[in-house]
Amino acid sequence: MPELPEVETVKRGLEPVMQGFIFERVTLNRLNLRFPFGKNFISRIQGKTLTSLTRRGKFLKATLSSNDVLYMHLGMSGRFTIDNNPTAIYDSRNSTNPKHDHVIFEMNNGVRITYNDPRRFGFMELIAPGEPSRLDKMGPEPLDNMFNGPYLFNKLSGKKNTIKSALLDQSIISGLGNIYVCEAIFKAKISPKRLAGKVTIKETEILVNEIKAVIKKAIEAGGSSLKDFASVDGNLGYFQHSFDVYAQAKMPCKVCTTPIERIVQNGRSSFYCKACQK
DNA sequence: CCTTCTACCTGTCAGC
DNA sequence: TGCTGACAGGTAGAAG
Repeated sequence: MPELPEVETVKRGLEPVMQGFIFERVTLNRLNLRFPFGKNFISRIQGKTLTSLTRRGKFLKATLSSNDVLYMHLGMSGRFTIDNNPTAIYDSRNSTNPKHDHVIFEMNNGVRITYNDPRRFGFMELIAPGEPSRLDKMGPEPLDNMFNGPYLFNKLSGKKNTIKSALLDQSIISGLGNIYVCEAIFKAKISPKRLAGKVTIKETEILVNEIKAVIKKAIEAGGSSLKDFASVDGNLGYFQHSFDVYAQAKMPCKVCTTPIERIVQNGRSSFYCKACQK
C-alpha cells in the first residue's frame, strides 16, 4: 500500500546501490505488469548508467545516461528487495513469493534488485526526452512551498465532489492515498463527506499544515525503518506507525472516545470520527 | 470539462 | 475442510 512516504523510503533504500551504477543485466519474467513493458525495454536500459534516482508523487524516476527516464510505480503490492548487499539484514517478515518476481536489475556493483508484485498494479515505463508522460499533469508535492492554503483553496473552490475524493486526485496534490487522506482530514477535523468546495479558507490552511505534518512524520518513520533493517520495503513504515482512524473502525476515537466509523465513498473505505470531524 | 464508476489483479480472512 | 464473497486500493479509461 505504498503512498508517498513509503515510496520515499524505497527511493532512499535504492539510491545508494543504484545511483551512479550501470545496469549490467535486466531480466523480465513476463511481458507486462499493469501495462506492457515497452518495446526494447531491456536494450534501452542495459549498459546505461543510472545517473539519478528521484521520487515524484508515488513514482520513482530513474534518469539514465541515455537521457531516457524510467518511471516505476509500485501500485498496491509492489516492493523491491536488494540482494548481495553486505549491509542487508534478511528479515523473514519481508519474504515474498518468488513467483511474483517480475523484474530483476543486476548492477555493475554486484547488487541485484528484484521487483516483486503479486497483484501487478504497479508498472514500469521508459520515456524518451520530450515525450509526454503521466507525470505531466501531476499536482505539487505536499512538502513543497507552493502547496499552501491559497493554492489548495483555489483548487477546491467550486468543486462538487467530496474533500476525500479531491485529496486523492493526483492532479491537485501528488502522493496522497487513502490512508494519509483519512489521517490528515481527521487531524484537521473535516468530515470526509464535506464537499470540497465548501471547505473554508481557514480550514484549508489547517488542512495543508496537517497534510504536511502527517507526511513528514510518516517519512521519518520510514527512514528509521530503513536504518534498522537496511532493506527496501514500502510496507515497513506502516508497521511502525499506528493510525488515528485508518482501519480503526469501532475503536474509540483518540480525542473523544466516540467509536470510529467506516463508510464507503467512491468505492473506497473512509474512516472517521463523526463527533470530531464536521 | 467535471464527476463517478469499473476493470485490473491476487492474497487473506470471515462466515457458513 | 472447503467453498464463497468481501476486502485491500492506485490508476486509466469509460460512462454519465
